Amino acid sequence: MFPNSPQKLRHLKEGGLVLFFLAFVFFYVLVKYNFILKRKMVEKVVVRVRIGENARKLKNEGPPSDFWSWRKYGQKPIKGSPYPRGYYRCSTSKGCSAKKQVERCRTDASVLIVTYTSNHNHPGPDLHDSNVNPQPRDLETPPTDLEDHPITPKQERPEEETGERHDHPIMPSTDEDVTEGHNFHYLESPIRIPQDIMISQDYPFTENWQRSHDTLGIVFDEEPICCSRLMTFSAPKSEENNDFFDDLEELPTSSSFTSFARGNFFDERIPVVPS
DNA sequence: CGCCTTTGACCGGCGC
DNA sequence: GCGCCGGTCAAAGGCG
Repeated sequence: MFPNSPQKLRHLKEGGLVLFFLAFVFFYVLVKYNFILKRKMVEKVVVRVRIGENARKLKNEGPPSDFWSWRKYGQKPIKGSPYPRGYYRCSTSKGCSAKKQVERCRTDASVLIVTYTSNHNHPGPDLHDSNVNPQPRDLETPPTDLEDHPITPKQERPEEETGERHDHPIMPSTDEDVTEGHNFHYLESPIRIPQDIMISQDYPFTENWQRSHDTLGIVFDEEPICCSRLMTFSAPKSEENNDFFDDLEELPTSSSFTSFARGNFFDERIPVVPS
C-alpha cells in the first residue's frame, strides 16, 4: 500500500508528476480547444440605442437606420419582455447573410437593443468621398453622402417600428466621455442615426454589457454627449467583422445631433455559436 | 412590378 | 416524449 523504499517513493512521485502533468495538459487542451471554438464563434454586435424622448414622437421602436437596407422577415414576442423582437435581413445585396434583431430593452423602453449577426458579404456603401473631412452640418442640410448609398428613401423604412428615423449620419463622441472603469470608445457604426455609439472594451459578454449599460446609461442620461471626433474601435474583434465597419471611418458631424443628444449607443460584440 | 411588412406556421434546440 | 421558446419561412397584402 505504502511505498516502503525510496525507489518506489521516487517512482510514485514521478508518476504523480506525470499524472499531474497529463491532467494539466488535458485541462489545457480543453481550455485551448474551447478557446479555439470561441475564436470560431460568430460575433454578435449588440448596439443599445437610447432613443429617449424621441420615442415619444415616434410610434414604435424599430431598427435604427443604417447604411444598409434591411428587410424584416419576422417578429416574435419574447418571453419576459413586453416588446416583440423584430428580425431583419440585409436586403442591400442578394445573398447577404447579415441580419439584425431589434427589440426594446425590457427594463427601459427608451433603449433599443439592436443585435447584428453574421456579416455583410458585400462592400458597404462608399462613404469616403464625403467623409474625408467631416464637418458639422446643419439639420436642414441633408448629408450628401447618403445619395451615394444603396439606400433609397423607401428602404429607409418609415414604418411603425422605426423608432429612429433620421437622415443624418451618426455623430461621433469625444473621448472626454470615457468614464473611469470603462474604457469606452466611440466609433462610426453602420447605424446612421445621430446618436452616440458606445463601444465597451470590456469583454463583450452579456454580463459586461449589461453592467456597462447599467452604469453608463445613467451617466449619459444626465450628461448628453456632444461629440466632435472619432475614435477607433480598439476592442478586439474578429477579422470577419472588420468589414462590418469598413467605409465608416469618417462620417460627417451634424449639429442636429444636439436634438438627439440624449440618445446613446451601447455596442458590444458577443461571440456566439453559429446556428 | 418589385420590394416591403405582416403574421401564422413551421422547425430545431433545450429543459423537464 | 412533450412542451416551451427563439428563429425562420412563406403566403398575403400594401405601397410607390
